[in-house]
Formats: sequence, structure tokens, C-alpha cells
Amino acid sequence: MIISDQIAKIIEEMLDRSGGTAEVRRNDLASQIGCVPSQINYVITSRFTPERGYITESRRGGGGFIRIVRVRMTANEYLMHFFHAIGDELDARDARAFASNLLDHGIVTPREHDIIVSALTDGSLDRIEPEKRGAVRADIMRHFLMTLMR
Amino acid sequence: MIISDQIAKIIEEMLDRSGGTAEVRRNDLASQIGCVPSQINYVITSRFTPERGYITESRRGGGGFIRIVRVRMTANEYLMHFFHAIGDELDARDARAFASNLLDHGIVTPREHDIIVSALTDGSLDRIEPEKRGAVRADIMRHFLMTLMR
DNA sequence: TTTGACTTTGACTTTCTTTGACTTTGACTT
DNA sequence: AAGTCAAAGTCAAAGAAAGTCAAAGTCAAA
Repeated sequence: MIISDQIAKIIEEMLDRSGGTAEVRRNDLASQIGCVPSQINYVITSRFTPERGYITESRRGGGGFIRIVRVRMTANEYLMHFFHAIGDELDARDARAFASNLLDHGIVTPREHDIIVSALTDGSLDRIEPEKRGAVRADIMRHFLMTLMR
Repeated sequence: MIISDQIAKIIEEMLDRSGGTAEVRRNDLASQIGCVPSQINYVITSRFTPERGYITESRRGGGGFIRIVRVRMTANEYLMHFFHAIGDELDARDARAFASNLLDHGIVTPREHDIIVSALTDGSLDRIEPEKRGAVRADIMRHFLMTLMR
């Protein structure tokens, strides 16, 4: 397994064990895994993003740490949050991440999840010019969310 | 045997062994077979298409992969019927008609119906040039149907 | 013999990952 | 208050893998 995935896995496990909050000391984790410290930052910024339902905070200096919190929101808060988190464009990966978050939080059923993903996945949007695809995907996602808010 | 068929065969076997999900590393498979890596893409885009019941996803960069998933076609008569009834283009009205048919026949729940309609209705697809809109709508609808066939 | 669909190839592009040098911040001494 | 050291943050370069596309090849059917 690739290093970034290992790091992500460790953090996930910490989150599971503790019920949603993981606190890591960057340098320790890096040397435990055997990577350079800044790789921890890379993993956090690429995988533990607000779009995917995490917020992070940190402190530098002696006794520093990075805290990752899995946020729990009500269905509508989530929907509003996602609605605003979608920018002008949305790529297929982020769309999948959004959708699986909706599933994880019980906002949609597995089948609804699959329906949503099937519309946002590249196959469905293949014949849109690539440079517009992200924008269309964002539009569709927003419409889904609006439907779910009703 | 032609190279593309060899590649397809290998992937089929992986799908059979694993019960429907194959994950390949493009460069490895290519060098194992002795072809150029992009040929893997060719095989996947020409044979493992949504029309034939496959969904693919991939990741680039270190640790990259291509995942091929076979969706079970338990060939629900209605869904197949709809699937074939969709032509190259689908306008918003027909899409709504299809959707409410699905609802009437108990194939989708009211909420699933609304989700589907929200993606196909004009607002979602506004920024696609009008002359392509019908084709994209048809693509999305077909993807929905495939999802429902699983 | 020509045409056209399907294959094969490879150069180039894009995306994701890893690394390390340098910067900033905070806590603790003095 | 100033200085020191121990963190974490930033950023760009290099590396790794997949994606794209067009040109050239193959082969059977018209």
C-alpha cells in the first residue's frame, strides 16, 4: 500500500476508536511510518478536507499537534454545507466523496447514493466538452442537494 | 489471439475470480502482456463500457490503478425495455415521462424519482449547448437505468 | 481495390505522490 | 522582553502512474 493511504488509514482508525477526533503529533507519526513530516500535511489536505466532512486545527511549537475532527451535522446542515462547498466546478472524485458522505450520514439510501453517483460519473457526462464538465457536474449536484432538502 | 482480446480475457478472469471487481495496475499489466500501456485504455474503453455493463474508475500518480466493476444484469424487463427505448437524444419532457413511468411501476421510490428528475431537468444541464443537451440527458438516463439494474 | 471498422503504437499531457529546503509560530528560559 | 528551540506550515521540484490523441497498421467486406 502506498504511504499516503497508510497514513490515512491510521488517522481513520484513530477517528473510529475515539468517536470522531484524532490528534497526531506530526513528527512522531512521520517517523513511525517512515516518511517525511510534510507528507502528513499532504495527506490531510488531500483527504481530510471539509468537502469530505473533516475539519482540522493545529498548533505549532513545543507540544504542537494536528487535530482532525469528523464533523457531525444534521441532515440539513450537511446539505447546506455541501451546497456551499461546491464551487464552480466539481470533479468526479470529489463528487463521489460528497455522495459517499451523504450515504455515511444516512441522508441517502445506498440505492439513492448509486443513482446520484451514476449521474456524476464521467461516463454520463462524456460528451460534454471536458472544460465544461466540472461546471455541469456542479450544477447537477446542486440540484440533487436541493431535491434532498425538500 | 489478438492482443486486445488477451487483455480483455485477463480482466474477465479477474472479474470472475473476485466476484465482479478487478483492479489492475496499467503499467504492470501492459508489461506482463508485452504491449504499450495505452492499449489497456483502448481495451477498457472499447470493451468494458457502461453499455456492456461495466463501470470503471481510476487513480493516477504513485499507487495508481484502474478498477473495473461488473454490474449484475439481472435483466429486469422494464429496465431493459427503457434502456433500449432511449434513443440518441432525450428531451426534458420525455425524461420526465420515463421517470414517472419508473415511479408508476414501483421501480423507484418517490424520492428516487425526484432525484432522477432533478438531474435531467433543464436547470441542471443549462450550460451544455442546446444541441448536445439531449444526448447528455440520454447518457445520464442510461446510467440511471444501469444503476437500477444492479 | 477501396473502404471502413477495429488495433496497435508512441509522443505528449494531466494528475497524484514523495521529498526536502525554507518559513512561521508557540512555549519556555533567561 | 529577548532569545532559543521545538514543533507545524508552505512550496516547488522530482517522480510515478494513468489519460489522450492522432498516425499508422490490419483485415474483411463491398
